[in-house]
Amino acid sequence: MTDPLAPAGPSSRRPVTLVIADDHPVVRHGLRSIFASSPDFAVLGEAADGPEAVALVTRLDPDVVLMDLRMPGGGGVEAIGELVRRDVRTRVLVLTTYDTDSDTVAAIEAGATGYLLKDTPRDDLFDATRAAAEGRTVLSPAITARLVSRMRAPANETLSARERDVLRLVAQGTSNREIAALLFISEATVKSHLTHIYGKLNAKDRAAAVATAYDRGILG
Amino acid sequence: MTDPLAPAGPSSRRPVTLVIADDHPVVRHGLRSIFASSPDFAVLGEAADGPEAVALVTRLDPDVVLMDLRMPGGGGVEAIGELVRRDVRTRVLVLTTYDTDSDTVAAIEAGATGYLLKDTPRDDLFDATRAAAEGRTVLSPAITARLVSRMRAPANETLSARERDVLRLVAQGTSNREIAALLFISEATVKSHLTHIYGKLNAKDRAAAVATAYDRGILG
DNA sequence: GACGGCATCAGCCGATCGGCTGATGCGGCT
DNA sequence: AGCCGCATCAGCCGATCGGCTGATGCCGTC
Repeated sequence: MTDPLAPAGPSSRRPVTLVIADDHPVVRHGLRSIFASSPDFAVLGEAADGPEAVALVTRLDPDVVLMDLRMPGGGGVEAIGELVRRDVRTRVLVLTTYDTDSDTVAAIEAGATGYLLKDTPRDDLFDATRAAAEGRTVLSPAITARLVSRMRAPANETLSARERDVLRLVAQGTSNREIAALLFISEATVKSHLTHIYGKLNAKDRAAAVATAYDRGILG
Repeated sequence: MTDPLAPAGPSSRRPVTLVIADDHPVVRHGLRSIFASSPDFAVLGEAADGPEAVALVTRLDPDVVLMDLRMPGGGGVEAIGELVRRDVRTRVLVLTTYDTDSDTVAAIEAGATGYLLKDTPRDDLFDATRAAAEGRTVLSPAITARLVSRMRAPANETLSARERDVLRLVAQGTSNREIAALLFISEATVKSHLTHIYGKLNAKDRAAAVATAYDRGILG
């Protein structure tokens, strides 16, 4: 994993330019000071939310933007999508505390080049950032493991929008009949959706479905 | 508790000494560099988990330990309890990303002097740390608001250990009869526990109970 | 144009749930 | 001694759920 003899040309190449996007001042300071300790990187700027990050990246044109996923006022996923839409050359490296399935999948699908957890050690962070700058995909070991196990277990299907609607109401204690009324469909349809949800989430009943939905980040 | 030799005052000349306990290297760096920017503070050391934090605090005797709650290998709450048991004079200032009810309450009950979220701005962090060093309780505005609203709403009762046992099984899709068998009690007792759970969590059925339990940090 | 996923609906039936009205024993607090 | 929370148990009953089988229309893909 950590190769001290890795051919990392410190002064040979131009430093990797960065923008940091995180709503936590503590984390921004931490990342800045970590990258300041190496001549291979140059932090061009910091943003505290999604829109700010998009504006900054567009203006500064960094090699990589380190982006937190959960930020107030337009989350990270929307920002990633916007950057992709603008077709910037900057690579997005998601760096977050959370590792729920929905976050991970959403970020990768939106176009992130990598996904790291904040407990990543300094050197691994350097490696990953360099890799991201070159367009290589990097994932935290924990994330990789879960995605792989996810692929292996077909129990990992995605809920449709309608199924999520139903599940959200179920989590509020709404009965099938009430759900039917609220969604303007018949009770039979609600039951049908629920049967599909149980199958997809591998849950035995509505309580278990709600629980695994929370575990996977679908709810809450 | 009090150092007889310290000319303690609201703005004493001696810097406030700190130990940082967080499993995220990024956060440790961030806090260190933030506090390094002010002459009012001196960071004595860093720990990456609970036991390490306890050892370091015992050895270095800082004024304040900034502690993350969720750490591998012995979480922050246990560490706080251990520090209190050892009767150290060091104040514990919890600094975490999460603000679930159970975390907050557990930390305060364990003996934390303050509870801040990591999105706290630099200056507020300084103020809070100084306050904690003097033994004053400090809470993030968001935390305070929730605790207050919690007090006002009597809907905030605590589940008993047995009730949590039942609820945990319910979240796994276990039927009442199965729960009874697993816990060596009768089905009637399970139903009784559930009725109490519904009342305490203000939930209509088991699905809603599981959902609010997740929301309040009782599960997951 | 066939295929598959999604959303919609129907009826039947046994299993399960949740509400109701109780009761007992234990332990802690006042 | 009295009160209260907790855990334990009982029976009854209507409401709800979940499984099963099967059907239709829409839409996007191959």
